[in-house]
Amino acid sequence: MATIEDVAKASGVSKGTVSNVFSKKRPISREVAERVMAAAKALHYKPNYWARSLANKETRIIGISIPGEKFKFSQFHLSLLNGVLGVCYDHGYRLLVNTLPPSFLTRPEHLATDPIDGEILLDPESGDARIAERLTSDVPVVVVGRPSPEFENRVAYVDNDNVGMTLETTRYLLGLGHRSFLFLNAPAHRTVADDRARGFLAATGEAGVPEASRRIVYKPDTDGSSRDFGYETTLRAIRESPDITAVIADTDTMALGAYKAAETLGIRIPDALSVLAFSEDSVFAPEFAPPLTGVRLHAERLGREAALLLLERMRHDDKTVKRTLVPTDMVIRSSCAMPTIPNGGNPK
Amino acid sequence: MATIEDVAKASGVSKGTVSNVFSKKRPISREVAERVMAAAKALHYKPNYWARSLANKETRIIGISIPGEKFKFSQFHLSLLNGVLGVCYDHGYRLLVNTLPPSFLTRPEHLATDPIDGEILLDPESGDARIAERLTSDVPVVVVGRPSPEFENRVAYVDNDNVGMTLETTRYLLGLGHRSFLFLNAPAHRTVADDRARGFLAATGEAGVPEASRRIVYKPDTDGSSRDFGYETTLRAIRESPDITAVIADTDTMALGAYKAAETLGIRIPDALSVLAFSEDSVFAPEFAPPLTGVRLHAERLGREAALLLLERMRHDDKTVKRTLVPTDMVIRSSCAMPTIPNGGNPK
DNA sequence: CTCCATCGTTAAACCGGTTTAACGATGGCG
DNA sequence: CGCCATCGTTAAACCGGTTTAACGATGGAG
Repeated sequence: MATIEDVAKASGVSKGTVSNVFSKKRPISREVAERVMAAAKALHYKPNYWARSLANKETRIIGISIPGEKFKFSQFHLSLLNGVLGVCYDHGYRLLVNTLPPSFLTRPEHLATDPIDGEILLDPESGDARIAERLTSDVPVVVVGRPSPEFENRVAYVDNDNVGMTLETTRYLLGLGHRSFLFLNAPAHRTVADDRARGFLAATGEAGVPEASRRIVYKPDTDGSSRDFGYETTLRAIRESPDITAVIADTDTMALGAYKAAETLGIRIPDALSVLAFSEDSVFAPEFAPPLTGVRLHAERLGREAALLLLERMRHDDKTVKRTLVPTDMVIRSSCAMPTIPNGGNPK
Repeated sequence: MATIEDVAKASGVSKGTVSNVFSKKRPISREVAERVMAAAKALHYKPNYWARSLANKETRIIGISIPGEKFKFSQFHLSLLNGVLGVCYDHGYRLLVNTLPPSFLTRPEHLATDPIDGEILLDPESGDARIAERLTSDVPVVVVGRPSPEFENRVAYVDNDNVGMTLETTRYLLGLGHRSFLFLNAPAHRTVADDRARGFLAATGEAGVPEASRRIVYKPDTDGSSRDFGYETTLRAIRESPDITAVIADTDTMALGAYKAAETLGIRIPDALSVLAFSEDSVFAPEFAPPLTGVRLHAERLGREAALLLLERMRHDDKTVKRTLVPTDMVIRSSCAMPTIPNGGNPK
């Protein structure tokens, strides 16, 4: 590949002049500019991205990071990614998906600064090492989801109001008369699981639901499918505690598992069991039989807001700690109804 | 951020020595190495990615490109991406999602080489400008999907056997007795749409299906949802030609639209209308009512194979033009049956 | 006619690493 | 004891751009 030096020689000017023809940072006479452009075209010259980044101390790349080894993107991440990509597109940034094992990155021969101008961190966990590490470097960062308390006031983030959302949906189920719940939650160490558990416990607590009827099961980390987790957990729980009348699931895929479990057990939804899911952004939730009641989290908008917030921080080198809350929408379809035993918890 | 120079001074050695301590490319005495590492730790030193890339002429980043403006990832792309990411993870590469408007990239001040060691090109179109451009540069490239004829023997690619797959599925429908079809195909300029049309036309042709009963509608580029396209096209087509007994859809989402159209029209599936879909990788196809018959394309494996092929080319700077075909699996559920009018085409 | 400001251009320094060529010290061998 | 190979280390060149400071040419003002 031709270098700037080649172009300079070919057009009889200095490197600096060629550089300015391309960057347009200082005026160059029309005549010279045309000569340089012609030479560049003839040599198939393109400025070298890394040389430019090195000199400019800017890469025009933003990173996105997901915790865990061998992580796979879910439907939720997909929508989020689309939101981020839209903003990248509009502002001329590229997106670097950063999923390398820490074991790789900390080996001396691979240790390096990240080749990015800013970074979006997904799915924060309690005491998330990534956040701690980013705080010591000076790469602007935005987290999607609530960082754990030690970081919450030190890093910008975008989130849903998970506590409020869970309060609302649980109250809805309580209002229908449910008193015995199974909550299929996200993995335990994720802060979002905390928030939702808190909302759930607050709502059931204020309604006087006994401890034993507020069952929370956290999805294990092992990357088994959400569907299977939903199926097996629901099956086991209802066999153990037939008084359960409502299942709250983290995602629609998990809810699908609950549906299947109900089918296996010969329990009808919503007559004998109500099911409700968060994170229903797919086109399929309305197609469940019966159509699934759930909450729209607006993943794409979360992604968009996160990207915009990040760009803002990158531009102004703004140390203000900002937070954006994206509203959620409950969508009532037909998977929840009054339980057949209104004061469940005392079957028979 | 501390530089290599700072570390060199702090530990009383030269830059070159520090470099070698980190890269391990030449031996350094244990004693010196430890002194350097200690100084590096104290200064929070990390090698600068851009500077290293510039000197090494290697970035350890691979790119992935999708054509079109403001493109959004589909479920299929998600699985594919997961396949690519898995390989990246194993081999220590990062993934750069490269979706910038050509209008942006060709402006002189943004013109630059891509910051990548190799690239995966998705969804090739006929006469795809991206491929033409990559062939003149020397970045190794692998295409996912068949490149159009002028490039087919000049660039490596990974694909399903779309012609064969469509032949097989169409013959299956013909075997059930269908003689009047609606094929909801991918957008017209994509080569995959070509291949599938070819398979469909070959199968229906050899069965003597008349021209008028081999309807192919291509999804428009405008990013309307697949579901809506499936719904509206099926509705319109069946109203115009009530003799249609089978709908072949490009994706399960499109098939869902066809289901909805059937519902609107009061037509039962599969009794009066058979529906079949390619690209069913979601967990939802089995949940359709009735469960959807379709073809598994193994998007994740396509991604994995593409990434592996790319890495191989990058390593050996191999100019051999290789091709990998990933087999497809037809999954028969219950959305296809013998048509009620076995010799459709002459209703009434 | 001289002086000074402005404009376009250039040579050289710089960004932060890697690599090459040379060099001094060490040790084995004849 | 002298010779040579080996090893660890260094100074300097290099990767390919951008930026700074200086400089010559031009033109308008005094």
